[in-house]
Amino acid sequence: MQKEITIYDIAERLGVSATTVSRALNDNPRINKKTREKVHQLAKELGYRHNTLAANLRKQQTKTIGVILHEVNSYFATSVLAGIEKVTTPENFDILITHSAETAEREKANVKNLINKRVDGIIVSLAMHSHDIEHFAPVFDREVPLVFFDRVLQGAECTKVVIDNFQGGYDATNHLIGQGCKKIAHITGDLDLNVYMDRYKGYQKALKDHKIKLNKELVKVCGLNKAETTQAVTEMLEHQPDAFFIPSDFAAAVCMEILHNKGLRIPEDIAVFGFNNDMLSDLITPKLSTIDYPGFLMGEMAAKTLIEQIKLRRKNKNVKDHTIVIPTEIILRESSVRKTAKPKR
Amino acid sequence: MQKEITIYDIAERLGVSATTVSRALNDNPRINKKTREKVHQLAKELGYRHNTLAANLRKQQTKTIGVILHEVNSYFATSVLAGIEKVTTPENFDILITHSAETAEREKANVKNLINKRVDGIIVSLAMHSHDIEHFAPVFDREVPLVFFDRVLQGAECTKVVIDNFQGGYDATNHLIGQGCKKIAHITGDLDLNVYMDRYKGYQKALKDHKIKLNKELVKVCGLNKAETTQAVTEMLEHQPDAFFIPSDFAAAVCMEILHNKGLRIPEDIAVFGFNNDMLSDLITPKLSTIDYPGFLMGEMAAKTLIEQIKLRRKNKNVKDHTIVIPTEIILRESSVRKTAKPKR
DNA sequence: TTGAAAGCGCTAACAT
DNA sequence: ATGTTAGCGCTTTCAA
Repeated sequence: MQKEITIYDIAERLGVSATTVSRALNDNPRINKKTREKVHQLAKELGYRHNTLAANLRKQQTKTIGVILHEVNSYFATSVLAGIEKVTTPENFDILITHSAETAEREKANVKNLINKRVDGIIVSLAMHSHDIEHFAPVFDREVPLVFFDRVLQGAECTKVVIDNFQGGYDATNHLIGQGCKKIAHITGDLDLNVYMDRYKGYQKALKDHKIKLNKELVKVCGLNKAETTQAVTEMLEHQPDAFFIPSDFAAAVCMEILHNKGLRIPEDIAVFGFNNDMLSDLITPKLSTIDYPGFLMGEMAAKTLIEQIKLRRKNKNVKDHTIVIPTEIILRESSVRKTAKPKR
Repeated sequence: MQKEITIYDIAERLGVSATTVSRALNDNPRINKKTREKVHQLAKELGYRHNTLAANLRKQQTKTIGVILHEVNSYFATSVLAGIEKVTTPENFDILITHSAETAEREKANVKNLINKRVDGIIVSLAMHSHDIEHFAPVFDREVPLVFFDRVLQGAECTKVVIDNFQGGYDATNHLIGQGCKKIAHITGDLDLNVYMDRYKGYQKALKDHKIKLNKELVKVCGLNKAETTQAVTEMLEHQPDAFFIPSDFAAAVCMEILHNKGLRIPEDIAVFGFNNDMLSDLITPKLSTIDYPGFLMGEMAAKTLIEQIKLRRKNKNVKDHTIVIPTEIILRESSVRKTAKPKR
């Protein structure tokens, strides 16, 4: 390959200094318009490319935001990313995406990597098996702005963007009870995670409000993947529940398939309620009732908050931690609505 | 924030040179084991972080691969990313993900950005509306290794990783004909894209092999989103097709919903065939027949090929372009298999 | 409006 | 086994 063109090459040919070229290229108003145009012109001719690396080193900022996701393989993840991008793009921030595959180990490596790359800020959703945030110490020490979203550590003092998981769990359960369900099975994920714990608490509160006693046999924690869900649902059926509240649309869909195969009617025999409002919840038959999880909005809020903090920090102003709670919305569809008057179809 | 620790700080405290520190940190064998340990020790104590920026500037390589996706909001996209990551992570490459939202304009901006960032190589899937690769000129000029995957430009001389879309289209159509279908509607995407064009060609070939005349009224191009698909399907129903071959699982699912609402039975009245083997194809009712699109494998192959090229280039060896074709697999499920006819295959 | 000089933090060729 | 020196390409004081 030919050598890369630098501002010095341009400076030399034009008989000006590199400083002038740099300024002209950055459209600094202190540079004569004519000079500026000449520089731009020649740069284009020579195929000059700005070296972001060198500029960043010098400026001590990268205009890059690191994102650590616990998993990328979901509609939710891509929605969040899209939301983040919506606010970062106009602000000229790049995003460096890493994922921790649900392990604390990879999460730690990602933190280190992002710090080494000198990202200006970090947005993170904790891995399933990340039970403390000690490995974020390098971030706190350096006062690199940090925003947690979705999967956060309860109690930790830091900026967070979450949805109201408690309310979501409450609404779902409350609705099922309203449909006449009394034995509502709850198959959920790791309760160390705020998202599942809060939904579980909402489930409990709704039961309590309706004077239904919590039956621990109807609650089962599993990985919510296909295999584990299948097993959990199969086991649970022995207790003859009249509803499943499974706070993951994918797992709820898996559940529905099993019920189909057993010849059980949804929602007449058993009602099913999911969580997330994933694309698939609207495509399966019957359509799945769920709680809308506004990933795009979360991404947007997280990025917005982070960029604010980055700007404050540049001015050496203090950043105060706060928590942003995004409201959820209950989406009622066929899988849980028992038409008292007319049986469906 | 406190000032960042540099190798000079460590060097000073230890009474050695920065070079020694740099070497020690990189585990260069030329450094005395004791010195090395002392350096590592102090680095840890002081909270030293390697400055990747400075190192990259100096080394003239970034160990970063740029990825340009036409869209990130799909199971396919995340599979590809996962595949790419599987090979880049052990090789210590980072990935910088950008997306073009299907516009040539953003694609162009992304190319520029990645070049400015001095990525070592680029993996790209063309945007829907990118009809030439002129904007990749800066990449070619610099001989930055480049691998196209999935959405590629027919004819262009460059390394590509694609699946056998023609065969997929052929197999799907052939199967439908085998099920007794004679009026197979084909609702597809922009035919300027190799993926849709090749599937269409496969469709045509299968018809021809079975002496069925191509009826252009049964072929309709649209954006394959919910709204456009709904309209296309509704219009198409006026021609009374006995099958839909819609090379996108999502669009096929939308189609199925419409058929449901019209009271048409699948596959008895109308068979439906998708493409991609997305997660949802296995969850909807009836389950959707489709062509498996091995995104993970594509990502893996693309990254592998790219890294090979990057390594060759470092040695100033020549890189020769080639095309890797990944075989597809037909997945037969309920939406297309008529039990009365003949058992599958 | 322009330029000279310094330096961001690191690595590598060339000494010793 | 370790050090000296130079330089990657850019921006930013400070001076003219």
